[in-house]
Amino acid sequence: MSCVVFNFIFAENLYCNIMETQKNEREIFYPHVSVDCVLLGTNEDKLCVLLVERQVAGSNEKHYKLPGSLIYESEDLDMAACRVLNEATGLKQVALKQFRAFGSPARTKNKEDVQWLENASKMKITRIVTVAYLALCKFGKKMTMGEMSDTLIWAPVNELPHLPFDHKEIVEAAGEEIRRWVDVEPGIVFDYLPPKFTAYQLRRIFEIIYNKPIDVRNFHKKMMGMEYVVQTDEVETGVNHRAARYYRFDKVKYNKLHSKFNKV
Amino acid sequence: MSCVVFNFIFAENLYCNIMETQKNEREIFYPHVSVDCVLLGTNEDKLCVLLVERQVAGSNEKHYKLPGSLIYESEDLDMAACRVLNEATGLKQVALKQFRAFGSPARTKNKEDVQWLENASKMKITRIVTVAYLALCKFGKKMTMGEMSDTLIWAPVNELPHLPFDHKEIVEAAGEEIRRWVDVEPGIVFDYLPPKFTAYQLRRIFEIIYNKPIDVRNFHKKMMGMEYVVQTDEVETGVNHRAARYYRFDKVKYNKLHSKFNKV
DNA sequence: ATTAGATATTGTTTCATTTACATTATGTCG
DNA sequence: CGACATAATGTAAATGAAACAATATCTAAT
Repeated sequence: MSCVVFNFIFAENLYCNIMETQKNEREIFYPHVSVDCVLLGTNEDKLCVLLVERQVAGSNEKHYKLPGSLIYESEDLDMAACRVLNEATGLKQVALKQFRAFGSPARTKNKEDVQWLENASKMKITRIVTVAYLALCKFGKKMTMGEMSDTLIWAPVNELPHLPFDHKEIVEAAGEEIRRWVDVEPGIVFDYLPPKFTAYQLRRIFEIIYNKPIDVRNFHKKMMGMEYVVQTDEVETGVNHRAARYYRFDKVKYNKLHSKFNKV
Repeated sequence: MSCVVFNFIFAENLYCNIMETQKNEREIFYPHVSVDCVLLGTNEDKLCVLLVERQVAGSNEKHYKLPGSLIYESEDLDMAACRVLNEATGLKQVALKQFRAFGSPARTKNKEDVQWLENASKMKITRIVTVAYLALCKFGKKMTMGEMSDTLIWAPVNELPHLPFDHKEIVEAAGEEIRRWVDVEPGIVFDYLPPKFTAYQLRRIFEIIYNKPIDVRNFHKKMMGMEYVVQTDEVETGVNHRAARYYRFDKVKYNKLHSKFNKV
């Protein structure tokens, strides 16, 4: 089911660059370290990412970026990512996973981006190494605006507005990462669904994440094989056709099955 | 075949800590950023990691650590990892892959470790965020000692000596990561083998990486299915039993097949 | 020359998983 | 009650994974 590409490099490719590095460039410096969160959600037919509005001096267009922040002295990377997400959205219970560090010096090559960040942070910025996190939540979940009170939008990952730094690359990497994540931890998809959901809804989530159609009957069989997806007695109401049955996610069962599976 | 656990967290678990953070601790600071390389190799029956000796003042025991370095201003993370590996071992052609950032403030909680690093780097160290890389090479490959001229040892990953910081945790994470990597990029295992190898050798590599026995006949079938593993006319010599056939890895064929596979 | 010893090589069956594919069921609405 | 909209469901074929043992080829010892 998964068909992914890992990123790897051969030292040889970079060897020339290393040799060309001047000794005097080999000085220790103090980069900033930040975390950025790619919060993914699914609307009816697209994978979307949550972006926060940023104010750009002298521009009345809207500008957006990933929620992110420099890390604080007392927090580790995971905590920083949780904080960022909480400050931006008010959300607390969000599945969150570190997936890659981005640290190219070229990240700060765009002067506008750097200027904006220096204004926002009141600091001289030369270079930032950022650790990217992937997070999932139900699309359109009511956000109780965190302390940042930024304006939020959901943007389809395939139709991103202009983003600063390498945020676009980060979102793309996240789009690949989520498939790997779902492969090993399928339970996370239920973060995208309400407590009661139909087979159709669950199938759509998989279709959107894997970006390909899934056969209805085969999917139904597979779903029936998931012991942690349990039937309820309720059905859809207010639809002008046969009502679909509601199912729910049994987290306890899932954790039992899954911890067993993982430990074998 | 793969049976792995991804690391993820729920923000809720950390929320209390966030709330307890004092405002005055929320100050920006300047952590150092380093890369550490976990270079894995296989001897006859164990997965081993390359460690470099480090001098600890006032101790005549031998101390080891992962090859690593603070990053330089002009290099990105990948380049830094290549440089570290090259300086430590002289190797150039090594498959290398970033796999996780480690950034807990607790990394520098051990005073001895910090003191050693401050002596070695001539800098005041408060906190280091490190980006860990996984690399593969043939065990015992002749290392033309890089500029560091450190003394190197191969240590079985299950029998590590004491290591500074969280290097032990990093090695353990690398041990899991390599299986994921091999799952999607099986070609990397040939970095562990000489140009001509027997079916037995190839099978042993997989057994060691996955840490479980593999059926001889099933493996042979699977190997025959790998078009990029091609028979040669040569056989083992100097053995007192039926000589095994030598095979070789056809990298060109592999790349063709694999890029096709990945793009579908 | 024959045999014992060592490891290499190879095929079949079973089982589980994946894929492809179309009809019947149940509700609303006019 | 007929049109229509979507829900629910089973079967057969193909593919992939796992279990399992006998024969082949070489060396060395007699």
